[in-house]
Amino acid sequence: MATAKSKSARPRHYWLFKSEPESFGFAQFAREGRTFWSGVRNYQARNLLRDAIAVDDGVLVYHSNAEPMAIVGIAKVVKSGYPDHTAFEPKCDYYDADSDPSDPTWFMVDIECVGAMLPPLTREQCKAEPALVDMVLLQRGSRLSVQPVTAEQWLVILRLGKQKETW
DNA sequence: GCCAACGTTGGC
DNA sequence: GCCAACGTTGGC
Repeated sequence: MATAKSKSARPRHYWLFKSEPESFGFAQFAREGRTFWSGVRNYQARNLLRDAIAVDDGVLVYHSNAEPMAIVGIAKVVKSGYPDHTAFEPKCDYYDADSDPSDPTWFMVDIECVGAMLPPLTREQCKAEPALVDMVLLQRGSRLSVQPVTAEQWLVILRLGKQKETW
């Protein structure tokens, strides 16, 4: 009898999450080990969080508005999309009065820290790498805070950052 | 449904 | 600090 094993698993997908170190930096994430990635208030990013990002996917953590701007760490998804409760908390910066708890507008995922990118792989280094010219991150005017990374880009980035595939 | 005005993001 | 690019809002 066929077992679940014979089903082809969904291939791992890869993502890049932006954060501003002033509000939630990688250091804090690494200390805590795991976090819920809340506060995304953009529909395109929301759709990825809700529909596309799955457990065990790989995540690059990127610092924007930082010196230097860089990919600073690697994480993996440990819980797929579920309602972002910070939208329901009036005192929270990310409160959204229009998000109804019975039909939430905003979603988040949980990620676990895999390791720091040491040293960080800077935006400049990424721009200098021909294999990364198509990265969403590097496109003119790109503002998406949760964005897809191809498997090829992921491998190039880990190689440039002297990281191993660690899981 | 159009689109001008506005607020935000985020690199530079 | 500047400002281009973008997403959202709201009048019509």
